[in-house]
Amino acid sequence: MSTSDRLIESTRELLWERGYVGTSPKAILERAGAGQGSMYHHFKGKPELALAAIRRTAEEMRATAGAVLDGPGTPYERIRAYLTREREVLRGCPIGRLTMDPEVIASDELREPVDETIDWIRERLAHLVEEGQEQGQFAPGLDGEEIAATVVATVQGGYVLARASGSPAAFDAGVRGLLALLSPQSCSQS
Amino acid sequence: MSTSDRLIESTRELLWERGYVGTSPKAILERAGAGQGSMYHHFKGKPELALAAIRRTAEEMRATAGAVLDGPGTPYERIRAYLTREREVLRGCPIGRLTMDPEVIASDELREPVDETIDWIRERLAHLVEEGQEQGQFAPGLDGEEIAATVVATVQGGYVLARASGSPAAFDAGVRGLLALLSPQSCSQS
DNA sequence: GTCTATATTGCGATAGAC
DNA sequence: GTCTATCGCAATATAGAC
Repeated sequence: MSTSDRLIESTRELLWERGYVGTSPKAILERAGAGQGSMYHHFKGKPELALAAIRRTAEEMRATAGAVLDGPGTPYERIRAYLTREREVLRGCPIGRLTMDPEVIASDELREPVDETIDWIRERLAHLVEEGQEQGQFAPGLDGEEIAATVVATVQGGYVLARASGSPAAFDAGVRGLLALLSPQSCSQS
Repeated sequence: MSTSDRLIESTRELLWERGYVGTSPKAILERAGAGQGSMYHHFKGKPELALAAIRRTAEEMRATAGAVLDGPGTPYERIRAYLTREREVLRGCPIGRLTMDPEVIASDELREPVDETIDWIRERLAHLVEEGQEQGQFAPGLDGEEIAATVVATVQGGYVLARASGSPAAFDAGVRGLLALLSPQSCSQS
């Protein structure tokens, strides 16, 4: 792995653990085993390095989520697969947590990959809900975009509950509650 | 307002805007219009001041949420009132955002009021769901604790969606989706 | 109680040697 | 390309005058 790659990987880890304001160049360099000069040779500074790191994480997340959303099964099953896929719940969402960072939100450039990723997943889910409606799996009165927002929000909020309580249990409870509400068996189809 | 109060209020604002790692004593002092000496006279340091600020915010949030949850209406209406109460969505949740702060999560003392507050609201909601079930308003197969976790998670995640997109619309969409799924009219009661 | 002065450490970046 | 040295400034805290 090149020095540039090691810098990006270290930054990704630290952004996940500590966010943008909580991550210092020094910490990045120590973790990457590089000196100051390396970093400022490859990147103009902390914002540019963070942007590269965020973009890579966003790409990876799209691939991970996409694999489940495009996987086998009915629309409901694929939404369930998205909700229940393995996660390191107590570490939080490496993309979603960035929305709580004031400097990420203040920078359109840093916020963009975050927004794009979440929006991309939401659109996929909305499409799945509409597909499910065509198959009579979900109530026809539901709004696909709204249900998709609910699904993504439950995941993102699940991280909050889990980290508040120090246990992944609350995340799982929220997901089970949502799946119960979404369950094709629970509603009369008209 | 006393100097000590002004320090706490300034800290509350900054914790909301920037989180714990993003908030410096200097910024607090400037906002409070006080000098270093004042702060270190009233508090041992940043952690103790932050604890006082978080506790006050937690108390306020319990009062705000409690007023809606104990308000008038059926269980469904009160849950809807909680979900749709006025919020400064783009500012995020002053309590929930602290769960993304590494130093808050690392400190049991700082995390405690956060955990307590979220848990308190969740318990209230769970109770409301069970009440609604007794009245035949919600399907009897649902788990009150799980639905309550879903409700709180949707709110917390709604903030994430809104801040990612830079607009409160996504928060509202997620809430509307959840309300549609919860709606007594949408499900057959057995 | 509140102030200013000061100390120490780390942040974020630049310079220039190798 | 990578290193160390250095810079100017902010973070967090202490000391001691008033």
